[in-house]
Amino acid sequence: MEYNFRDIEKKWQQRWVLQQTYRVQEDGSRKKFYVLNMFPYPSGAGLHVGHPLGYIASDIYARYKRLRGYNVLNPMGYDAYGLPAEQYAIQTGQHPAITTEGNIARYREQLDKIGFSFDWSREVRTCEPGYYHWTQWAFQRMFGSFYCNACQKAQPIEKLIEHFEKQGTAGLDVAQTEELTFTADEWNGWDERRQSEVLMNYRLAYLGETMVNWCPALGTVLANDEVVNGVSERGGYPVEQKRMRQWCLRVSAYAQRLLDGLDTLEWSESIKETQRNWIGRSEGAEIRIAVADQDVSFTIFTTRADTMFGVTFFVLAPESELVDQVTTPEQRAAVDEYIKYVKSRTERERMIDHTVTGVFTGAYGINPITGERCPIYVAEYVLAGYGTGAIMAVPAHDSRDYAFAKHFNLPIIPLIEGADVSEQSYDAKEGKVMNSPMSDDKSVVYDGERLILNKKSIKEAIAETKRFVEAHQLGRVKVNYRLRDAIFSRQRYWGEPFPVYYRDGMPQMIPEECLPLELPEVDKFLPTETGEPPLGNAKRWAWDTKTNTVADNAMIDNKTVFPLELNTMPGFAGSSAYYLRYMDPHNDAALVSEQAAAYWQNVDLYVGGSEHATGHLIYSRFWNKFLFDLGVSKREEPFQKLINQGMIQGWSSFVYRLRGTNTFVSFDLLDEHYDDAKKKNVYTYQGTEADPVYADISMVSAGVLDVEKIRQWTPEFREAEFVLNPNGQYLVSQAIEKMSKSKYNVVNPDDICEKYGADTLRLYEMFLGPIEQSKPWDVAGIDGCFRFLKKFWNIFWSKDSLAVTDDETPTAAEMKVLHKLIKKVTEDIESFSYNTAIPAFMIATNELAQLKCQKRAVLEPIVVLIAPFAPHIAEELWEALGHQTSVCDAQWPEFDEKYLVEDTVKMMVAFNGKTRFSIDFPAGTDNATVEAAARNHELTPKYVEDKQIVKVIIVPGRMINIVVK
RNA sequence: GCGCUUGUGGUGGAAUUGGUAGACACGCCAGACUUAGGAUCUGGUGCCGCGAGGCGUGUAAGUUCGAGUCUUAUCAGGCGUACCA
Repeated sequence: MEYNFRDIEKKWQQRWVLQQTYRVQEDGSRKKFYVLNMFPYPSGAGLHVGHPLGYIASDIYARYKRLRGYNVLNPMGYDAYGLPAEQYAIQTGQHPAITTEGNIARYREQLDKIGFSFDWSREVRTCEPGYYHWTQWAFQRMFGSFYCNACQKAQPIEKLIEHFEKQGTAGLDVAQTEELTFTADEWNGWDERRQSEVLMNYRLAYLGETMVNWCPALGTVLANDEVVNGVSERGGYPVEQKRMRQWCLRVSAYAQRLLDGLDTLEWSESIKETQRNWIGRSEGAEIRIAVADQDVSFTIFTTRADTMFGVTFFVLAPESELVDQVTTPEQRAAVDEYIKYVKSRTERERMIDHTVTGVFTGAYGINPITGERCPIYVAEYVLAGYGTGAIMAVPAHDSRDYAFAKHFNLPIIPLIEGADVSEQSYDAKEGKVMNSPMSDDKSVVYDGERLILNKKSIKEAIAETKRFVEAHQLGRVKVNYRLRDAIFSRQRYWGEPFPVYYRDGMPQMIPEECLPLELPEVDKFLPTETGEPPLGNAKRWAWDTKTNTVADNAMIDNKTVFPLELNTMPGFAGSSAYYLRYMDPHNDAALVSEQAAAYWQNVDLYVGGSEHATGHLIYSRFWNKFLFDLGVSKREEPFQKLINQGMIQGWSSFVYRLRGTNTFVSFDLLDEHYDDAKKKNVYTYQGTEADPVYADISMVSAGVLDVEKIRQWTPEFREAEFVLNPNGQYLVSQAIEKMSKSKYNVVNPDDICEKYGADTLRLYEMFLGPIEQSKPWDVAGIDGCFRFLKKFWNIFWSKDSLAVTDDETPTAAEMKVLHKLIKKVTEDIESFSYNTAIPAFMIATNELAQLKCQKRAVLEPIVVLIAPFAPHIAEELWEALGHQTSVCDAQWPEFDEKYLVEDTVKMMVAFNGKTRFSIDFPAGTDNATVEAAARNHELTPKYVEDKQIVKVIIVPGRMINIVVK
């Protein structure tokens, strides 16, 4: 019988749906295993062959765990809110919900063809009210919480209010935007508005006046991880800094827990390291600096407290409020001009161009250790968002300060013995401190003590300075994190609406029982004429506090009917807790029931791209920790093990058009030279420059363009002239790039399924190489996988009937093939080395074909072994073998060592490490026997007979090394 | 700059605690069959050499009887990050 993959795959895909094969329920009698893929954003381009890579890998593991007796949760859903659908809506007027719906349908159709074991009854979509109900709910709970540093946990805001009522800010140790100080009497005297403003300083979800990444082209703000190289991640538009009132999440409160948690996770070292860098913990000191002749002081942050004696100036960030306060009248004009210049620069310009700029404020700061007056500058190299936005500059030991000092001709005082700072600064944290005066008048005495650092190592000097500073109240030891609070507002339509209305300009939460607050209809998806976000176009977007329902905007009276929030939540909101929702997706009383959460706990295996390292994977860890503090999530960390599948890249093809013409020239006829100015290769043909143009890969085969096909493709090619090479061919140039619709290098999995079947596609994607590695898609090897499946199929059949015999006892050789395979496949699945498991199947199949083995006791377990990889063919064979139930409910075969034991052991004999020949020993021969044989020259060829044997090294089953003199 | 990571045939990639480097697949070569096809099957295929043999895991050194694997230095690529004080 022939391997008819089309019929087989169709049949089983239908049957799985009909019999709900992959539906799972909590089952206390079985151990759970939770496998999760990062859910996709359903884009208009559909799936390409790169998407399923991770899905296949996790599906294999899920199926394997199921065969091992686990109750496996393997859900799938859609991250349905996002910019592309909204951009499309702006262009075409089509509602993003409709676009999204269509894209999801296409994704689903493509996914179904590949034969995944997803439990679709648990599907979630972030854009559905039943889902975002819980996104809104979590936001409200964050609004109603603050972070207690002492107990390292989120607490209800009511506790904080109670604290304020009793003792104001005394004894407070909480996460906060800025450190406020007030008494209980002051608090109790404030009106409700003032109190709620103050509480914003502490809430985990708060309205904050912050510098944001504003992207004018997209008309919205972006989070730090959504800005790449100073331009927006989506679309590549310029981004500028702007001060705006935005919803923020106090992610920074969890910085230490986010850092500590990494140590408990089975993630790749590189992702953990990326997150550690992103969190950016640094221990240092904050030191108060008084401004000379003014009643003002400011605080600087430094990790190099030991360099206090090398301070020659101070620098403030241009955005700092202090600039205005300290600037002297004489310098006012110059400072104002500088601030104006800084504001004119985009984020991108500031990142690329590191030329030294800055201006003197006219003021002087007093170094509390030396008592010296040092000038205070403003410069853009100091960032407002980190530390205190002010630094002490030590040009001798910081390269940025050094460049600044050279430019403005400021003094440079070396502090480390042997450091040469004539050409560049000495930044290393190694060496002994000098230039700290022992007793002269260059240092200030506090309570009879001077700071003395001479001869101390840098490490000791830092510790000593910290002690000194704290003991004499000049500042304090401080841990800083680079991690900033997440900006949570987006000026977009297609996102979760905030369940918030405004009374007297202060936000109020709509009652929890009224959630979800559904996204309103608008007639335009663009911002309003007054510059409000798209929700400003909604006619029915007000909150009636009497009826607790949405009301028409016309009814707003600011007494009982109030305007609702016009911003929506960012993309990461919906994806932050979706793994919890899968546990209990239809619950409308809670995000997840106590019982479901207690059973499923957290994700055991999470598979997705490493590009989410500083976005989703931080946000959802934060979100989960918050829910853990509430008791909703049962684990501190959401994703125990993480596998990052590599990207499958595409081969892009280029044809070359002579500039200003419609003539395309074969690549091999072009002259190539490197253009230093443009930093890339330039191609010319008879002196005319030729520009690369993408050509769809379907028109190219082995580097040769199908000219007739490309003429059919788009109008611009129809009339084009093609200059062919002497062989009459048009050659293209090729490059490996990320697979993308715009690069015309997308390979669609449907085409592969159509030609070879899903099982071949699954096998091939795993065979391509290690999962975590990026690699270009190349169909060249796919025939090998297809041939293998055909051979595998054929060992079960002779002519048109099943040839498997039931009663024959397998031979030792046959059992050996089987158990070798069980061992290899089991180990490889456990270690995610699928690319080496597949060759094991190929070898076993060839061996069985050679042995002409058609015995049930051998073949049946092999069907189970291959089921995770190629489920359709496994089901078909399983049924042919007479089973009524799905192969999914079979048992994973157990490996038994005894079948691998050999009668004889082949050992290599080497002299001085050089291999000479192999020799067979009876199995179980001990080392002493072998050694004795070697010493008696029983296994020694003539040419070493006269030499003295120094040593005999025996590696059982492998090697006898005879060391001779 | 810093952090992480990877270097093995024509190609993708194997190689257990250090123990016959190159499994398996693609490609290529030869052959078989053939209704001449992009089907199927068999054999060969790291490099140099007619051969015996020699050389081979980015480069250089080290440890070892023995190194792709361990140590040190160095070079090259990939990813991340970027004025974080």
